[in-house]
Amino acid sequence: MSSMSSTETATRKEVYDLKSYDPKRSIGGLLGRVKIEIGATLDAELAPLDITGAQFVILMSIALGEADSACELCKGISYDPGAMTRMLDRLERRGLVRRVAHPNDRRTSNLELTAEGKAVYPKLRASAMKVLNRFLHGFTQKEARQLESFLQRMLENG
Amino acid sequence: MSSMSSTETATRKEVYDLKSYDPKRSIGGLLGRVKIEIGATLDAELAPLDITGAQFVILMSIALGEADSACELCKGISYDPGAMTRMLDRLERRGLVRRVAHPNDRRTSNLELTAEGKAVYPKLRASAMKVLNRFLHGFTQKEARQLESFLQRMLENG
DNA sequence: AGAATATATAAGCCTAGGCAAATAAAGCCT
DNA sequence: AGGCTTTATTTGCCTAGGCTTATATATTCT
Repeated sequence: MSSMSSTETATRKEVYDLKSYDPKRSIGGLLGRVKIEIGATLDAELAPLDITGAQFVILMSIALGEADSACELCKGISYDPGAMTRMLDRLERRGLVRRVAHPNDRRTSNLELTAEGKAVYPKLRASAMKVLNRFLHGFTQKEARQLESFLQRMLENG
Repeated sequence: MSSMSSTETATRKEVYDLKSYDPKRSIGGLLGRVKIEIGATLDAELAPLDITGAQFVILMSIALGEADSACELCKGISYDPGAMTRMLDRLERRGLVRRVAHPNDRRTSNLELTAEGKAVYPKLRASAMKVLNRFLHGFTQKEARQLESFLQRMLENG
Protein backbone atom coordinates (compact mmCIF):
# COMPACT_ATOMS: atom_id res chain seq x y z
CA MET A 1 0.00 0.00 0.00
CA SER A 2 1.14 3.54 -0.64
CA SER A 3 2.06 5.79 2.24
CA MET A 4 -0.23 8.60 3.31
CA SER A 5 0.69 12.22 2.82
CA SER A 6 0.42 14.73 5.63
CA THR A 7 -2.95 15.92 4.35
CA GLU A 8 -4.43 12.45 4.73
CA THR A 9 -5.62 11.09 7.99
CA ALA A 10 -6.80 7.64 8.92
CA THR A 11 -10.36 8.97 9.23
CA ARG A 12 -10.49 10.43 5.72
CA LYS A 13 -11.71 7.58 3.58
CA GLU A 14 -13.24 9.52 0.70
CA VAL A 15 -11.51 11.29 -2.12
CA TYR A 16 -13.72 14.38 -2.28
CA ASP A 17 -15.21 16.39 0.56
CA LEU A 18 -17.39 19.48 0.54
CA LYS A 19 -14.44 21.82 0.66
CA SER A 20 -12.09 20.21 -1.83
CA TYR A 21 -14.68 19.14 -4.39
CA ASP A 22 -14.45 21.27 -7.52
CA PRO A 23 -17.01 19.85 -9.99
CA LYS A 24 -15.22 21.03 -13.09
CA ARG A 25 -11.79 19.77 -12.13
CA SER A 26 -13.13 16.64 -10.54
CA ILE A 27 -12.67 13.21 -12.03
CA GLY A 28 -16.35 13.21 -13.00
CA GLY A 29 -16.16 16.44 -14.96
CA LEU A 30 -12.87 15.56 -16.60
CA LEU A 31 -14.05 12.07 -17.52
CA GLY A 32 -17.13 13.48 -19.21
CA ARG A 33 -15.17 15.95 -21.27
CA VAL A 34 -12.48 13.46 -22.27
CA LYS A 35 -15.17 11.03 -23.37
CA ILE A 36 -16.84 13.71 -25.49
CA GLU A 37 -13.54 14.74 -27.08
CA ILE A 38 -12.52 11.17 -27.87
CA GLY A 39 -15.98 10.48 -29.24
CA ALA A 40 -15.90 13.52 -31.51
CA THR A 41 -12.41 12.69 -32.74
CA LEU A 42 -13.37 9.08 -33.44
CA ASP A 43 -16.51 10.19 -35.26
CA ALA A 44 -14.40 12.44 -37.48
CA GLU A 45 -11.99 9.58 -38.10
CA LEU A 46 -14.82 7.18 -39.03
CA ALA A 47 -16.78 9.70 -41.11
CA PRO A 48 -15.08 8.68 -44.40
CA LEU A 49 -16.27 5.11 -43.76
CA ASP A 50 -19.78 6.43 -43.07
CA ILE A 51 -19.84 4.71 -39.70
CA THR A 52 -20.83 6.37 -36.44
CA GLY A 53 -19.28 5.92 -33.03
CA ALA A 54 -22.32 3.97 -31.86
CA GLN A 55 -22.10 1.65 -34.87
CA PHE A 56 -18.40 1.25 -34.22
CA VAL A 57 -19.09 -0.16 -30.75
CA ILE A 58 -21.57 -2.70 -32.11
CA LEU A 59 -19.36 -3.79 -34.99
CA MET A 60 -16.36 -4.25 -32.71
CA SER A 61 -18.40 -6.32 -30.24
CA ILE A 62 -19.57 -8.63 -33.00
CA ALA A 63 -16.15 -8.84 -34.60
CA LEU A 64 -14.53 -9.76 -31.30
CA GLY A 65 -17.12 -12.47 -30.68
CA GLU A 66 -18.27 -10.79 -27.49
CA ALA A 67 -21.89 -11.15 -28.51
CA ASP A 68 -23.63 -13.12 -31.22
CA SER A 69 -27.18 -11.96 -30.61
CA ALA A 70 -28.96 -8.63 -30.18
CA CYS A 71 -29.77 -9.53 -26.61
CA GLU A 72 -26.19 -10.27 -25.64
CA LEU A 73 -25.08 -7.05 -27.28
CA CYS A 74 -27.58 -5.10 -25.19
CA LYS A 75 -26.46 -6.72 -21.98
CA GLY A 76 -22.81 -6.12 -22.71
CA ILE A 77 -23.10 -2.41 -23.26
CA SER A 78 -26.31 -1.35 -21.49
CA TYR A 79 -28.14 -0.57 -24.70
CA ASP A 80 -31.88 -0.44 -25.18
CA PRO A 81 -33.30 -3.53 -26.96
CA GLY A 82 -35.62 -1.46 -29.13
CA ALA A 83 -32.77 0.79 -30.17
CA MET A 84 -30.66 -2.31 -30.86
CA THR A 85 -33.25 -3.74 -33.25
CA ARG A 86 -33.13 -0.53 -35.26
CA MET A 87 -29.35 -0.27 -35.02
CA LEU A 88 -28.99 -3.79 -36.45
CA ASP A 89 -31.56 -2.95 -39.14
CA ARG A 90 -29.34 -0.07 -40.21
CA LEU A 91 -26.16 -2.13 -40.14
CA GLU A 92 -27.87 -4.91 -42.08
CA ARG A 93 -29.20 -2.43 -44.66
CA ARG A 94 -25.68 -1.07 -44.94
CA GLY A 95 -24.44 -4.59 -45.69
CA LEU A 96 -22.06 -4.82 -42.74
CA VAL A 97 -23.96 -7.28 -40.55
CA ARG A 98 -26.11 -10.33 -41.23
CA ARG A 99 -28.83 -11.96 -39.10
CA VAL A 100 -28.57 -15.74 -39.38
CA ALA A 101 -31.25 -18.10 -38.13
CA HIS A 102 -30.32 -19.83 -34.90
CA PRO A 103 -30.65 -23.63 -35.22
CA ASN A 104 -32.18 -24.33 -31.81
CA ASP A 105 -33.87 -21.06 -30.85
CA ARG A 106 -36.23 -19.35 -33.23
CA ARG A 107 -36.60 -16.29 -31.05
CA THR A 108 -33.10 -15.06 -31.72
CA SER A 109 -30.69 -14.66 -34.61
CA ASN A 110 -26.97 -15.13 -34.67
CA LEU A 111 -25.15 -12.00 -35.75
CA GLU A 112 -22.27 -12.13 -38.17
CA LEU A 113 -20.17 -9.63 -40.04
CA THR A 114 -20.62 -9.81 -43.79
CA ALA A 115 -17.60 -9.91 -46.08
CA GLU A 116 -17.84 -6.13 -46.27
CA GLY A 117 -18.07 -5.93 -42.50
CA LYS A 118 -14.98 -8.07 -42.13
CA ALA A 119 -13.18 -5.91 -44.63
CA VAL A 120 -13.98 -2.74 -42.70
CA TYR A 121 -13.05 -4.14 -39.30
CA PRO A 122 -9.27 -3.59 -39.52
CA LYS A 123 -9.90 0.01 -40.46
CA LEU A 124 -12.13 0.50 -37.44
CA ARG A 125 -9.52 -1.01 -35.21
CA ALA A 126 -6.79 1.15 -36.66
CA SER A 127 -8.91 4.29 -36.36
CA ALA A 128 -9.70 3.67 -32.71
CA MET A 129 -6.06 2.98 -31.98
CA LYS A 130 -4.94 6.10 -33.75
CA VAL A 131 -7.39 8.27 -31.82
CA LEU A 132 -6.45 6.75 -28.49
CA ASN A 133 -2.76 7.07 -29.14
CA ARG A 134 -3.27 10.73 -29.96
CA PHE A 135 -5.00 11.39 -26.65
CA LEU A 136 -2.33 9.39 -24.86
CA HIS A 137 0.53 11.27 -26.45
CA GLY A 138 3.33 11.70 -23.94
CA PHE A 139 2.11 8.82 -21.76
CA THR A 140 4.60 6.13 -20.88
CA GLN A 141 3.50 2.51 -21.04
CA LYS A 142 3.56 2.47 -17.28
CA GLU A 143 1.28 5.47 -17.01
CA ALA A 144 -1.15 4.00 -19.54
CA ARG A 145 -1.30 0.71 -17.62
CA GLN A 146 -1.93 2.67 -14.43
CA LEU A 147 -4.75 4.63 -16.05
CA GLU A 148 -6.30 1.39 -17.29
CA SER A 149 -6.04 0.00 -13.79
CA PHE A 150 -7.70 3.07 -12.24
CA LEU A 151 -10.60 2.88 -14.68
CA GLN A 152 -10.96 -0.86 -14.13
CA ARG A 153 -11.13 -0.28 -10.39
CA MET A 154 -13.80 2.38 -10.84
CA LEU A 155 -15.85 -0.06 -12.92
CA GLU A 156 -15.58 -2.67 -10.22
CA ASN A 157 -16.82 -0.13 -7.66
CA GLY A 158 -19.93 0.58 -9.76
CA MET B 1 11.05 12.12 -16.61
CA SER B 2 10.25 8.57 -15.60
CA SER B 3 12.59 5.76 -16.49
CA MET B 4 11.70 3.33 -19.24
CA SER B 5 10.95 -0.30 -18.55
CA SER B 6 12.60 -3.07 -20.51
CA THR B 7 9.54 -3.38 -22.75
CA GLU B 8 9.84 0.21 -23.85
CA THR B 9 12.30 1.33 -26.45
CA ALA B 10 13.23 4.79 -27.56
CA THR B 11 11.39 4.19 -30.83
CA ARG B 12 8.09 3.16 -29.23
CA LYS B 13 6.29 6.42 -28.75
CA GLU B 14 2.72 5.21 -28.79
CA VAL B 15 0.80 3.42 -26.10
CA TYR B 16 -1.13 0.97 -28.27
CA ASP B 17 0.07 -0.98 -31.27
CA LEU B 18 -1.71 -3.45 -33.54
CA LYS B 19 -0.71 -6.40 -31.41
CA SER B 20 -1.30 -5.09 -27.93
CA TYR B 21 -4.49 -3.14 -28.62
CA ASP B 22 -7.51 -4.84 -27.08
CA PRO B 23 -10.50 -2.56 -27.74
CA LYS B 24 -12.50 -3.70 -24.75
CA ARG B 25 -9.72 -3.42 -22.20
CA SER B 26 -8.31 -0.29 -23.76
CA ILE B 27 -8.54 3.10 -22.12
CA GLY B 28 -11.16 4.09 -24.70
CA GLY B 29 -13.46 1.20 -23.94
CA LEU B 30 -13.03 1.49 -20.19
CA LEU B 31 -13.57 5.23 -20.24
CA GLY B 32 -16.82 4.81 -22.12
CA ARG B 33 -18.17 2.24 -19.72
CA VAL B 34 -17.12 4.15 -16.61
CA LYS B 35 -18.81 7.27 -17.99
CA ILE B 36 -22.03 5.33 -18.61
CA GLU B 37 -21.98 3.78 -15.14
CA ILE B 38 -21.33 7.10 -13.41
CA GLY B 39 -24.01 8.75 -15.52
CA ALA B 40 -26.58 6.09 -14.65
CA THR B 41 -25.73 6.26 -10.97
CA LEU B 42 -25.93 10.04 -10.94
CA ASP B 43 -29.26 9.95 -12.77
CA ALA B 44 -30.63 7.60 -10.14
CA GLU B 45 -29.31 9.87 -7.41
CA LEU B 46 -30.89 12.95 -9.00
CA ALA B 47 -34.21 11.27 -9.88
CA PRO B 48 -35.91 12.32 -6.61
CA LEU B 49 -35.10 15.93 -7.49
CA ASP B 50 -36.53 15.38 -10.99
CA ILE B 51 -33.32 16.60 -12.57
CA THR B 52 -31.44 14.79 -15.32
CA GLY B 53 -27.70 14.40 -15.72
CA ALA B 54 -27.73 16.82 -18.64
CA GLN B 55 -29.61 19.41 -16.60
CA PHE B 56 -27.18 18.86 -13.75
CA VAL B 57 -24.26 19.89 -15.96
CA ILE B 58 -25.99 23.09 -17.04
CA LEU B 59 -27.09 24.04 -13.54
CA MET B 60 -23.62 23.48 -12.12
CA SER B 61 -22.02 25.59 -14.85
CA ILE B 62 -24.36 28.46 -14.14
CA ALA B 63 -24.00 28.11 -10.37
CA LEU B 64 -20.23 28.17 -10.60
CA GLY B 65 -20.30 31.30 -12.76
CA GLU B 66 -18.56 29.50 -15.58
CA ALA B 67 -21.05 30.81 -18.08
CA ASP B 68 -23.71 33.49 -17.90
CA SER B 69 -25.15 33.09 -21.37
CA ALA B 70 -26.43 30.23 -23.53
CA CYS B 71 -23.59 30.76 -25.94
CA GLU B 72 -20.89 30.52 -23.31
CA LEU B 73 -22.52 27.39 -21.95
CA CYS B 74 -22.42 25.80 -25.39
CA LYS B 75 -18.77 26.63 -25.87
CA GLY B 76 -17.83 25.35 -22.46
CA ILE B 77 -19.31 21.93 -22.89
CA SER B 78 -19.59 21.40 -26.66
CA TYR B 79 -23.38 21.50 -26.66
CA ASP B 80 -25.61 22.28 -29.60
CA PRO B 81 -27.04 25.84 -29.48
CA GLY B 82 -30.47 24.70 -30.59
CA ALA B 83 -30.55 22.01 -27.94
CA MET B 84 -29.38 24.60 -25.41
CA THR B 85 -32.29 26.93 -26.18
CA ARG B 86 -34.71 24.10 -25.47
CA MET B 87 -32.76 22.94 -22.42
CA LEU B 88 -32.94 26.45 -20.93
CA ASP B 89 -36.64 26.63 -21.83
CA ARG B 90 -37.17 23.49 -19.76
CA LEU B 91 -35.11 24.72 -16.83
CA GLU B 92 -36.90 28.07 -16.93
CA ARG B 93 -40.29 26.33 -17.01
CA ARG B 94 -39.19 24.28 -14.03
CA GLY B 95 -38.36 27.50 -12.21
CA LEU B 96 -34.68 26.74 -11.68
CA VAL B 97 -33.16 29.24 -14.10
CA ARG B 98 -34.02 32.77 -15.19
CA ARG B 99 -33.12 34.68 -18.38
CA VAL B 100 -32.33 38.29 -17.54
CA ALA B 101 -31.99 41.01 -20.16
CA HIS B 102 -28.39 41.99 -20.82
CA PRO B 103 -27.93 45.77 -20.44
CA ASN B 104 -25.62 46.34 -23.41
CA ASP B 105 -26.36 43.45 -25.75
CA ARG B 106 -29.92 42.71 -26.74
CA ARG B 107 -28.98 39.52 -28.58
CA THR B 108 -28.18 37.62 -25.42
CA SER B 109 -29.57 37.07 -21.95
CA ASN B 110 -27.74 36.66 -18.69
CA LEU B 111 -28.53 33.39 -17.00
CA GLU B 112 -29.17 33.19 -13.27
CA LEU B 113 -30.34 30.56 -10.86
CA THR B 114 -33.69 31.37 -9.28
CA ALA B 115 -34.15 31.08 -5.53
CA GLU B 116 -35.32 27.53 -6.11
CA GLY B 117 -32.31 26.84 -8.30
CA LYS B 118 -29.99 28.14 -5.60
CA ALA B 119 -31.76 26.00 -3.04
CA VAL B 120 -31.26 22.85 -5.14
CA TYR B 121 -27.62 23.52 -5.92
CA PRO B 122 -26.10 22.16 -2.69
CA LYS B 123 -28.06 18.96 -3.18
CA LEU B 124 -26.71 18.58 -6.70
CA ARG B 125 -23.21 19.14 -5.46
CA ALA B 126 -23.59 16.62 -2.67
CA SER B 127 -25.11 14.04 -5.02
CA ALA B 128 -22.28 14.32 -7.51
CA MET B 129 -19.73 14.05 -4.73
CA LYS B 130 -21.40 11.02 -3.29
CA VAL B 131 -21.47 9.23 -6.63
CA LEU B 132 -17.85 10.04 -7.39
CA ASN B 133 -16.67 8.96 -3.98
CA ARG B 134 -18.46 5.67 -4.46
CA PHE B 135 -16.68 4.99 -7.74
CA LEU B 136 -13.39 6.08 -6.17
CA HIS B 137 -13.76 3.81 -3.17
CA GLY B 138 -10.36 2.45 -2.20
CA PHE B 139 -8.46 5.20 -4.00
CA THR B 140 -5.88 7.11 -2.03
CA GLN B 141 -5.72 10.88 -2.40
CA LYS B 142 -2.52 10.42 -4.32
CA GLU B 143 -4.11 8.01 -6.77
CA ALA B 144 -7.08 10.32 -7.28
CA ARG B 145 -4.79 13.27 -8.00
CA GLN B 146 -2.87 11.12 -10.44
CA LEU B 147 -6.06 10.08 -12.22
CA GLU B 148 -7.11 13.73 -12.45
CA SER B 149 -3.74 14.55 -13.90
CA PHE B 150 -3.94 11.77 -16.50
CA LEU B 151 -7.37 12.94 -17.64
CA GLN B 152 -6.22 16.53 -17.74
CA ARG B 153 -3.30 15.54 -19.94
CA MET B 154 -5.61 13.65 -22.28
CA LEU B 155 -7.79 16.73 -22.59
CA GLU B 156 -4.78 18.84 -23.46
CA ASN B 157 -3.82 16.35 -26.16
CA GLY B 158 -7.26 16.66 -27.78
C1' DA C 1 -49.38 -32.42 -22.04
C1' DG C 2 -50.94 -27.87 -20.36
C1' DA C 3 -50.26 -23.70 -17.87
C1' DA C 4 -47.45 -20.28 -16.10
C1' DT C 5 -43.16 -17.93 -16.53
C1' DA C 6 -39.05 -16.24 -18.73
C1' DT C 7 -36.54 -14.72 -22.79
C1' DA C 8 -35.66 -12.35 -27.42
C1' DT C 9 -37.05 -9.28 -30.49
C1' DA C 10 -39.88 -5.86 -32.43
C1' DA C 11 -43.20 -1.76 -32.90
C1' DG C 12 -45.20 2.63 -31.19
C1' DC C 13 -44.76 6.77 -28.91
C1' DC C 14 -41.95 10.30 -26.52
C1' DT C 15 -37.98 13.04 -25.65
C1' DA C 16 -33.76 15.21 -26.80
C1' DG C 17 -29.65 16.27 -29.39
C1' DG C 18 -27.39 17.55 -34.22
C1' DC C 19 -27.61 20.27 -38.28
C1' DA C 20 -29.13 23.89 -41.23
C1' DA C 21 -31.61 27.96 -42.16
C1' DA C 22 -33.74 32.13 -40.25
C1' DT C 23 -33.71 36.21 -37.38
C1' DA C 24 -31.88 39.87 -34.76
C1' DA C 25 -28.48 42.64 -32.96
C1' DA C 26 -23.62 44.09 -32.64
C1' DG C 27 -19.26 45.40 -34.50
C1' DC C 28 -16.45 47.07 -38.15
C1' DC C 29 -15.05 49.51 -42.23
C1' DT C 30 -14.78 53.43 -45.18
C1' DA D 1 -24.89 56.62 -42.40
C1' DG D 2 -24.78 52.40 -45.21
C1' DG D 3 -23.23 47.95 -46.01
C1' DC D 4 -20.64 43.69 -44.83
C1' DT D 5 -19.34 40.43 -41.34
C1' DT D 6 -19.72 38.26 -36.96
C1' DT D 7 -22.21 36.77 -32.93
C1' DA D 8 -26.30 34.94 -30.19
C1' DT D 9 -30.30 32.81 -30.26
C1' DT D 10 -34.21 30.58 -32.19
C1' DT D 11 -36.99 27.35 -35.15
C1' DG D 12 -37.86 23.32 -38.15
C1' DC D 13 -36.55 18.97 -39.62
C1' DC D 14 -34.13 14.61 -38.96
C1' DT D 15 -32.13 10.95 -36.37
C1' DA D 16 -31.65 8.00 -32.52
C1' DG D 17 -32.12 6.30 -27.91
C1' DG D 18 -35.49 5.19 -23.71
C1' DC D 19 -39.71 3.24 -22.10
C1' DT D 20 -43.79 0.50 -22.66
C1' DT D 21 -46.40 -2.86 -24.80
C1' DA D 22 -46.97 -6.68 -28.04
C1' DT D 23 -45.62 -11.06 -30.12
C1' DA D 24 -43.32 -15.30 -30.66
C1' DT D 25 -40.75 -18.86 -28.82
C1' DA D 26 -38.44 -21.49 -24.93
C1' DT D 27 -38.34 -23.22 -20.47
C1' DT D 28 -40.12 -24.80 -16.19
C1' DC D 29 -43.38 -26.77 -13.14
C1' DT D 30 -46.85 -29.88 -11.83
